Amino acid sequence: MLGMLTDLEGAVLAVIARDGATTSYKLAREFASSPSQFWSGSSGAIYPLMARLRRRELVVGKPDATGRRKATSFSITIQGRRELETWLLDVDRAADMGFDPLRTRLIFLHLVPAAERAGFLDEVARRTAELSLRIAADEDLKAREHSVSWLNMRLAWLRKFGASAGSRSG
Amino acid sequence: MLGMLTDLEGAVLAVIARDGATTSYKLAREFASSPSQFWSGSSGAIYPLMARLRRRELVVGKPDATGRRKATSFSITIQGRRELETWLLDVDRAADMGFDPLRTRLIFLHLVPAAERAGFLDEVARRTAELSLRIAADEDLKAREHSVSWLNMRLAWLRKFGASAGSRSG
DNA sequence: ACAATCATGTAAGCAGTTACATGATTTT
DNA sequence: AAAATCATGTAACTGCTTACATGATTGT
Repeated sequence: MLGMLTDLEGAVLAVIARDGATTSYKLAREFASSPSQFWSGSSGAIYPLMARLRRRELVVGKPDATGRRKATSFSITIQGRRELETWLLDVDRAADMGFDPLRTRLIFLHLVPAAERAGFLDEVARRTAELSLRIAADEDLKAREHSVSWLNMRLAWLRKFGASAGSRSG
Repeated sequence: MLGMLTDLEGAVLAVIARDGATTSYKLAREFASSPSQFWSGSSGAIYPLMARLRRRELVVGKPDATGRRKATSFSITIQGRRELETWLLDVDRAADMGFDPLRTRLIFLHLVPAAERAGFLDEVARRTAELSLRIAADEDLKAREHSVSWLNMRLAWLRKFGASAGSRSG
């Protein structure tokens, strides 16, 4: 696959396709506000990325008219839509398990004493429930439903594999 | 956090802690055999990583006696166990949602025509079921239970959010 | 006036990637 | 004899990271 999009590139293109013309700054903010640390939305990631997409002619930039400040507004091109669709429908990557920091740790968690383990799982469960509430309350968050469902699955998982079960009742 | 372990470093240390002294080559093989593309297990990743862990004195290397071939066998040190425990019990990272290539795509999947969408979801569901069988059948895979449960959740997720439901019956 | 936010980038560094390279040993 | 596997690395590259830097505009 030549010039296959990274996941960040794909996600950025998808946001532009969904919301229309956007500035790099707004994109950075949107990704930074994501509940996942995976999407840092740092300028050091976004600005070079937009320059890349522009060079590959997957987006076009023009001076922003709506905002008072000078800014470059990017829109997706036809080539961009094509590349986006290829990325979205990439079964090889979509079917992959990806990376789940909790899943990875659960595999090896028996290596730490039971007391620490229980406290750890309780705290993770607490934070997950908290995150679930935060996401459910946030009207702006587009991916609300999916995120909530994912978090509910993690909670079910924690219930099944330990958390309070492993720490107190056995 | 100074010198905080990366997830690959943590996972490598955990494998050594769990299985005892191992060579870089064996580690690379173990990670390469993982069902997730995230763990490539490429030598370009493992060998420099082991050199790093050795420099930081989290592992010690000695010539392998058991194997016929000359090889360096690495064991975890006391400092290594301490760092491993810190990594394992890192709630900030464990509570993060991480990266799920399917979740990311589902958020934007409405951007592609319904026909492609349905085919895509069916294929992902098929591969997930396949992967589930493969993992369940593999006696050697240590993380079998966790992986299977995770995959079952993904399947439930796919049932809920489309797959066959969205493609045929509506 | 001062702080916050908008907006755009650069610089150095790091942990990965793919591809290449070498040579010994074991299996067929 | 040839192929596969064991075993260890290096080289070039890429996409991110953190930190820094600049300046305009807006809100208090």
